Amino acid sequence: MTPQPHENTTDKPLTSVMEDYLETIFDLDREKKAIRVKDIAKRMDVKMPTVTSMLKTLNDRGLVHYEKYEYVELTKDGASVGREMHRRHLILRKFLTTILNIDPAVADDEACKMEHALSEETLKSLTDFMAFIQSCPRTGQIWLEHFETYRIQGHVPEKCRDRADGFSCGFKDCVDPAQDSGLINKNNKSK
Amino acid sequence: MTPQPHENTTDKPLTSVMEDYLETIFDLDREKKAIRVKDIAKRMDVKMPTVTSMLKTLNDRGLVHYEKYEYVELTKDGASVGREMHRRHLILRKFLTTILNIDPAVADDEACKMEHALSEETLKSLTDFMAFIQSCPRTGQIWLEHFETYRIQGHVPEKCRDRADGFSCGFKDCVDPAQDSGLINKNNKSK
DNA sequence: AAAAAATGTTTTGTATATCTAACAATATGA
DNA sequence: TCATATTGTTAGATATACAAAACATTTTTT
Repeated sequence: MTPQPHENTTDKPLTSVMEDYLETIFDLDREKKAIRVKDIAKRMDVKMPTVTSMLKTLNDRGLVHYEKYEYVELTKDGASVGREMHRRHLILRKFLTTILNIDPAVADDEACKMEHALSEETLKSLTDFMAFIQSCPRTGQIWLEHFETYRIQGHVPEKCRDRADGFSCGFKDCVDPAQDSGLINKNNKSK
Repeated sequence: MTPQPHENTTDKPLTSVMEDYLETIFDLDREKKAIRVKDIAKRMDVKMPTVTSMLKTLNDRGLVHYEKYEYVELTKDGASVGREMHRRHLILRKFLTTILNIDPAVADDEACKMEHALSEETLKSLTDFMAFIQSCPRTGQIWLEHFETYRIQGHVPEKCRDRADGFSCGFKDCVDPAQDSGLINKNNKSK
């Protein structure tokens, strides 16, 4: 059978710009009843024609439902990409703000760029690391060995038990996209 | 006075692709007596015409000396950008491999993408963090407060003294571009 | 319901970064 | 040295992501 007119749920990988649009639309979806071209343009810091053009592309690739002059909706696939980018954003933002103590607006900006750069494995390792930090006392090499043990075995060594203290919430809870936690800089793009 | 024919040491910011080329040329410069278009193409995983074209751009922007069929040389400005990208690469690679225990080839790949995303401030915070890890015992919130103290005061709290152990070299030494430390994956680009 | 304002689209153009195919120069080696 | 192989360049094409200007639709206001 020959290709259908709009069967372009293309297998080509998404560009990082497309991922950014999907994340923005995903975020707007949770904030507004209807998503407008103007809102996307503002959040992404681009002009409206750029958005229109991208929406056509995303529509052709089966990531959004878009008909001209009508509101935008994510498809299942599009929402899944948007949610994943949102999740990555929260993890990286958490690391930057909580561990490195970076200003939240800067952290949002840099998280937004990094979220396309890291593999799922690295993200996993980073979240494990953040979780470990709150649950295990340590020093030098021995501590990194404990971190390794934790990652392999899924729990801290016996020595470390009953030592967690002083955190208002676990890192893993904080990066769960299910409960959103108000980003400061909503822009997906640096100036 | 009117603009000169080639005075394009443009003030526009460099693209991250340009930064990648400069880093690659900087690296090749330390490895080979002469830098060839073919070498750059191989390292960047692009075709030779792409390199030729980029070299023209970089030449016009005063970042390399390039005349057709002749060897490539970095200008002072170009070398300074290349060295900076190299430095960033080493810092990020160190974090990924030493702290997160990421496979070195993957770490090179991801460091290469991240090096364009982070501000100098964030990089500084990250290196401070790595240095702190080797020099201070800690647990939970108190430990992060110690990290903060360290960043502000430039040294660890008294309690932490005489506790550093088991590292073959300090992080700060390891990310000094002056002494290179053999990257595994020399490619500047992911496949 | 008109007029005015806001929003969205089309058209056309630009910049960047890449490629292939064809051609040109340089280097090698018989 | 000259034929061949290697390396490098030019020309022309493509894809992506953006913008400005002009035009179209929808919404709001009077």
